[in-house]
Amino acid sequence: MYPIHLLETRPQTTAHLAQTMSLLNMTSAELKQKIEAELANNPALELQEARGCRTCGRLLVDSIPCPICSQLHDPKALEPIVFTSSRSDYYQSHSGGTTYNISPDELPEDNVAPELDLPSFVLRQIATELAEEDRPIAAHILTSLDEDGLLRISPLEIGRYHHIPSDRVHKVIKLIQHSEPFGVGSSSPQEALLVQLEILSKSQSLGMPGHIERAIREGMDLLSRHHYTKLGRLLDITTQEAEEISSFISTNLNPYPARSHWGSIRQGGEPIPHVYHHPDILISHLNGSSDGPLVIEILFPVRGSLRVNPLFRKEFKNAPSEKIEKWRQDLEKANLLIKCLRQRGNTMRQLLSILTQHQRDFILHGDKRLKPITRASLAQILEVHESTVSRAVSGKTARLPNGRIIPLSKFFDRSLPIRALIREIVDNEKEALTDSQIMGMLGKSGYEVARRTVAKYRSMEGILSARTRQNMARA
DNA sequence: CTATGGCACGGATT
DNA sequence: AATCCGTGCCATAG
Repeated sequence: MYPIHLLETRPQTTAHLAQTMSLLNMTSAELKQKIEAELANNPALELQEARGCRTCGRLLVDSIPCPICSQLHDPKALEPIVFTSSRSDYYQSHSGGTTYNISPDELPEDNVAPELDLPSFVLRQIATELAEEDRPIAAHILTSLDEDGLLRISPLEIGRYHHIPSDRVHKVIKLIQHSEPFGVGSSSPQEALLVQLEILSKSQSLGMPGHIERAIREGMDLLSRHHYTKLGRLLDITTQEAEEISSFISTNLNPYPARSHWGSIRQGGEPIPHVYHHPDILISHLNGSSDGPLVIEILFPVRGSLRVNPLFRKEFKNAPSEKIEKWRQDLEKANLLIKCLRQRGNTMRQLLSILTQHQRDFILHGDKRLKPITRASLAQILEVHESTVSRAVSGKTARLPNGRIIPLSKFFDRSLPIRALIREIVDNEKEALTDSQIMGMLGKSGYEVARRTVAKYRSMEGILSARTRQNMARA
């Protein structure tokens, strides 16, 4: 078990508290901005170089066994990675503080491993298939991805830079496109969709609307503008078929690979457009086995590990007297930030460790298996104030092993399993059931809820009333 | 007359 | 202190 509190026992200053709280509140995207800003105007802060593991592509600072690839990551054996853009790293070095004493054999049931970002996430997947000499190319491509996970520069350019033919670049791109998030590294949303479609058609024989590939190839602009009638005419299919294609795409594919989808949220039957964005936490299976331990990765938005610049510390000793006060402040601020960041990481780790153990069934088997829990009770288990849990949860999102991105607050939604059950009941009903009848069935499954509540959940799920369902069935 | 949705209240949760 | 959520009551659509 991780220690609940840091070794630190001396009283915390108010500044410390204030900063810890605000950092905890931030999503990794916000954190990224914050850190970059601090880095830019505080000379005492430094970003330590990150290195990558040959086997799994992870970027490491400390020499510890990697919970993902089970290799011992010896820094000397690692190659420096040539990333130029500042993204994130894996292991914050906890100099003098906590280290992770996990050997591969004794991984805890649900193990929390820290931070990773898109480039390293992809690199890790392709590492084994990637030829040694192609590594710089992959690194080049991955660091050139834009916010959406698309590659906006041409392969030719990359080829010219590395003095290699562009079809070798294409080979690497193809490899990247076929790793998760699928389609990453494509040159356009269109290409991304095509790649995903291809992957999907291989893995599932699930019913796909016809002409979908042609729709993407030929009618991309109509598709994105929702002109279904025109699209239908172009492809010589009915408007309804065109709409089916569109809905299939929005539920199963993602034109911007780096922003995975939340799934469509519906309220009162009104479909709200999809919201895409980056998750803050990744939950995945260890070695891909679906009943093994879960690995939780907390994204840290900056590559490398943050530390006080040793040179700055040295120079500080003979600082010119007019600068000394300023420098002292910088140094203090840097130390504070690092300490607070570490604490944020600790809190998140502890929280997620408990939370994922508790909600393991939900993570693996979906909404129906969610075990209701409140933030308050979690706070009690962790022995922290409830507002701490609140801050840690608010605004954050997690990517589940099945690829879905959900807000962390969903873990606390006590209505979720009931709603899932209602959906199931309605899906399997022979005749349209009224809310009261559904209420009765829920009661038999152990959920005592009022009739009015059933109505509310039903509309949250976007299910029409019994009457309307009946009429729909007739028509 | 029945099933459903709107509004609002009060207790729980954050 | 502010917000969320389940529920009861009542009007109304079917």
